[in-house]
Amino acid sequence: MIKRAKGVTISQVADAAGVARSSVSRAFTKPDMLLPETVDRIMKAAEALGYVPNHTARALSTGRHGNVGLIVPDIANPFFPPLIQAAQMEADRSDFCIFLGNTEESPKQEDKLVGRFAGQVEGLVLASSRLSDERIRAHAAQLPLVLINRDIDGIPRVLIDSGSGVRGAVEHLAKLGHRKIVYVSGPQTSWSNKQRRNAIRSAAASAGVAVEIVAASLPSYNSGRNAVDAILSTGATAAVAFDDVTAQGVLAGLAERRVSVPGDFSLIGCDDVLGAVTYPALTSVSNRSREAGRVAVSLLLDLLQSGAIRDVRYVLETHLVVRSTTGAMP
Amino acid sequence: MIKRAKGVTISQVADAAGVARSSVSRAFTKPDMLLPETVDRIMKAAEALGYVPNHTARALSTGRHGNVGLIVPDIANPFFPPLIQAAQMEADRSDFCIFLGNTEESPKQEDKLVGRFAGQVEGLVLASSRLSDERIRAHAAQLPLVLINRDIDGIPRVLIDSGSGVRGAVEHLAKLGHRKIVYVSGPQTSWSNKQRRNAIRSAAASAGVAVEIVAASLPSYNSGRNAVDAILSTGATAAVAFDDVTAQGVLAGLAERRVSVPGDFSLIGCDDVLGAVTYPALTSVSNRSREAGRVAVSLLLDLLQSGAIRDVRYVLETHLVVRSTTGAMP
DNA sequence: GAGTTTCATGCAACCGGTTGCATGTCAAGC
DNA sequence: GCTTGACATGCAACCGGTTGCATGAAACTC
Repeated sequence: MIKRAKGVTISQVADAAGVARSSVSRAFTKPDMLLPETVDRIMKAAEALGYVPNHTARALSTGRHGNVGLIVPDIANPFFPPLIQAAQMEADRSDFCIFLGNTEESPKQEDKLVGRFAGQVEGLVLASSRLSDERIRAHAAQLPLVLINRDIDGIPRVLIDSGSGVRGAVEHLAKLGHRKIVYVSGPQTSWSNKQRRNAIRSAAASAGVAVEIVAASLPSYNSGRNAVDAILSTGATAAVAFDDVTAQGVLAGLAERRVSVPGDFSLIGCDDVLGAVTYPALTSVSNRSREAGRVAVSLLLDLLQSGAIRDVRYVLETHLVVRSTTGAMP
Repeated sequence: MIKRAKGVTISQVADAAGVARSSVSRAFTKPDMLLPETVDRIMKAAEALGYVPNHTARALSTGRHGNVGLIVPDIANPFFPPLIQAAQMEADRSDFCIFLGNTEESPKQEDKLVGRFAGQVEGLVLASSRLSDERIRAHAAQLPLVLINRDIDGIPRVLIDSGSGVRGAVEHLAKLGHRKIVYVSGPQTSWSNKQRRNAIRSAAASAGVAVEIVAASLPSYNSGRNAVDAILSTGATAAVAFDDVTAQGVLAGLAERRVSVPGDFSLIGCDDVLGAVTYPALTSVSNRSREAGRVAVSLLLDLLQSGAIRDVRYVLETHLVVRSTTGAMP
């Protein structure tokens, strides 16, 4: 059984230093209002007693608790950890703490979390929110909000434009001589999936390349692997997958069928979350989720400081990262 | 520019309902102390005004803020997201929120985070802490602490015993006829690495299998890949790697050298974080990080409720998950 | 019908800080 | 030498809840 140190309060420090409570408070928050020697005396007393300002009490009187919330649909999705990490580092720079929420892809859970967080954070970042526009607007009326990968007028947002990178991917394949490619699609309801599919179609049209869509409902290794027969039966010589995990599944499926990559077939992923850890190393579209996290938090903190809400729409372009799964048409 | 709803306070609700502030408070916290019709009237008034209890104020007077902290060394390490997710779900069940901290593997950062969190959480879970025993003990004196994968007497802890699974791995290899194996080691300072190395040595000794250690200082894809020459030069026919990521690197290195797996060489990972996404699917030792997260939080909440600190040592056994990277000795 | 119990509600202190304003001191200004 | 101003510090109200105790009315007892 370990004893717990009970809280030392500002009053005890004040008594010990022979000053008023307000002076102790000022010694910590506005030291230049006091004589240096007074500050010194207070600090010594505080040190001796092991005083630590009570965050909660401070928050109550100032209304600022130095926390921001970050809500993501699925921490286990490799897209998010870098985003979270970057958000945290950015928050840290301004001495803010991050409340993390995981919604399990459920709008209901997301709503609940927003409500729960609302009281204890100064602002919120919603990454890839699964909520309806109305719910998001409603929440935005309650507290400062910044969105990632969600495009709602009037609410500050950071968007990762995978379109630019996907266009690069198509052009890259066209240059290598491919005349027919497949897009292995992701979830029908996903904003990113729509964005990518449209970008592929338009880029392919201008490059004179034929496109066929093969659906892999869920973005997972298995659905990629299962899609391989459908992909090969189109007669295409290259594919772009909705994300890296799907691409990895396709890669495995191709290997099982002794289709050599990039010799017989070229493959490109999206999000670049696997780094170079597939074999062969996967050519992919960069995702910039790290920057999205950083920018979103920085935007939010700006917002909190200025008090005003500007209608910011911050777009992050992506590009193709060429590795070893793309080659000339066989 | 969006208008923000300014806080509705308990006093406003009290006025509206024609009762005292204390009654409003009780209507929300101890409704059976009041007449049902009074509660009703108060609730209606609260609803009409859009009153939401102020979490901070409540925390100040009760000393309970309903938050627990979780600190991990690296969110991006696939070992942790499931742990975090499970911790969050468990906290959620008791209406607690999780503060997430990421230390970037730095003890200094970890110390800082603990300090920052201390004021706003009721307790803390430290997963794979990089702090010294002394620092951990010091923090434990300040607030309730539960450790994951750190074995310190007197502090409640949840340990994942990879030893059991690793022993299973060695026995599996022995049964397949392998007479000499390699352990591709992880960070020298890691508790898990020590545990795994020792388990391999003792299991190999009892199975009559020779072991050689090849160091891969960092647990990463690249260090695994770079270790392949050293592994092959030992003449061993199988290897166990410190973790799955390292194993994945080894797998890639073997593929580059045209060593067929499992035909010519057998490989086993640890932590089972890659699921079956390598090709061939990786045989690995289960990790149970999800359970560790759940149990740690549940332990912490128990602790908070009971007030007493028991010296709990919760050990999670692991086992071998056989997939396709292990086969009979060539 | 007076005395006692029960119980819903109100009063006021408290949690631990912050902050506008008042006060007191001391030095500069005339 | 008295006024004025600058400035360090104290006083007390406030942030928005919670809670022990007091109060008073209704219900029950004899």
